[in-house]
Amino acid sequence: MTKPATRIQKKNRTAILAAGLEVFSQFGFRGATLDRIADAAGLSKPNLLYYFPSKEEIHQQLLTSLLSAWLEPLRKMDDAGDPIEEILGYAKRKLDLSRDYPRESRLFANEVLQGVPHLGDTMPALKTLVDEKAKVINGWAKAGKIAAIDPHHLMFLIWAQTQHYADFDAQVRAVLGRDDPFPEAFAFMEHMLRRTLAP
Amino acid sequence: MTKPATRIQKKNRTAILAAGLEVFSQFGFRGATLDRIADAAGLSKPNLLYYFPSKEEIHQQLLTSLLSAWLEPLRKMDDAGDPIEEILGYAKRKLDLSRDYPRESRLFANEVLQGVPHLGDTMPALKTLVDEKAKVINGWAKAGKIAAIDPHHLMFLIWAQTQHYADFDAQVRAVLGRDDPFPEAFAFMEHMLRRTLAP
DNA sequence: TTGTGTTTTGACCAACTGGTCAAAGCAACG
DNA sequence: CGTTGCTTTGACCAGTTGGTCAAAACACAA
Repeated sequence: MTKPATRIQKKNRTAILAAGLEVFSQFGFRGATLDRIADAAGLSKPNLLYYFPSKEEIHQQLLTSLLSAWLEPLRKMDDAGDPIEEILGYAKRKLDLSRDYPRESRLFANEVLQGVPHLGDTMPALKTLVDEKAKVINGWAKAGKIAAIDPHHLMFLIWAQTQHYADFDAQVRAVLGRDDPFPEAFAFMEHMLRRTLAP
Repeated sequence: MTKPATRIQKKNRTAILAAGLEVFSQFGFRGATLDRIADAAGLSKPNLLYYFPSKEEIHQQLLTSLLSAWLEPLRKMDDAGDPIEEILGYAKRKLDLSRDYPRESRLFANEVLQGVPHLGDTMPALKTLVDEKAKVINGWAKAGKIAAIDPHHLMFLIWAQTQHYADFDAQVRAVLGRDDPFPEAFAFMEHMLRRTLAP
């Protein structure tokens, strides 16, 4: 009833979202222009606005579809598994995301940097999930399976370190030369987390 | 000869820089407008342009004066001191900066997120300093005073974790509730670093 | 071929952008 | 008082912005 969705519609919608991701992640919401997005999508501006009613709508759709993918690795953390391996697995999956979807990471970083103006209402859901997982980690700590650490700050540590490689890519590359930093990043993160978490 | 610098000039210049810091750090370079900066500085737009020749000049001045302050803590790291305490001291000074100058941190984050378009020529100097300090850390590792770790990735870890509390402040606050995260952040970081660095 | 619904576009708009300029305001000293 | 030099501003400008609209182009089935 509300979804005919022809072949050409699908093609153009995904092209627009891809272009929007490229431009928004590089310039932020205010810095991105419809002209640039339309250009990157290979469409005229009026044609772009035929598929999406406004700039904000493109941005919003990108953010929401991002967010669920972004939280998946955390959801997958299993309270029945081995604590240290579970946390390490989560961190590795997060670093995978930074390596494979750096633009998504930067889109999110832009949004948070500017004070979450477009997904303020999604933050409570994030808090709920994080609090739930924090409880699991707290349980592991109290059972003596990992060190007694603040689970929220552990989460921040993992977020910060993994996203750094995507968000500050320009700086990382400038400091390292031309190398792909990820193989060493994985090894370093494992060393750091194993030691931090050891009971 | 080139610096009369009356009282009123100083006052207005600093007011403009303060306003620019506020606006640029929140919206990024493209997202910031002269009207908004002028408004925040309590001046008219032409008056603002009487003190600075362009938007870019304000931004550039903020960035360069930021950068030197930003690198000071790293410069202070003393290769003659106790290795673990030196690294920990550096990390703490960096976290101090995030707590006391969050807007500066976000200004820098915006710039790096967008690919360092305005301080690309400053990156080699950064690399030089970092490489020099990396050599010191490598020396400590080879002498068995700290664990054998990649010094560059250690640097990234410290940068990521400390700046996270300023740059992702909105997210941190949303997840934690209303708390000031810094006291616990210091304790957590110390735990993590001591364990990561232990020989 | 025609008819119908989808897709694309050129022309246009009001609001905003960074920036200019001449003229006015102002302080202060002689 | 008048003059000199610093400071402030209203009016203005060309280019860009997000967005509209009517008309044209197109796809495709009958």
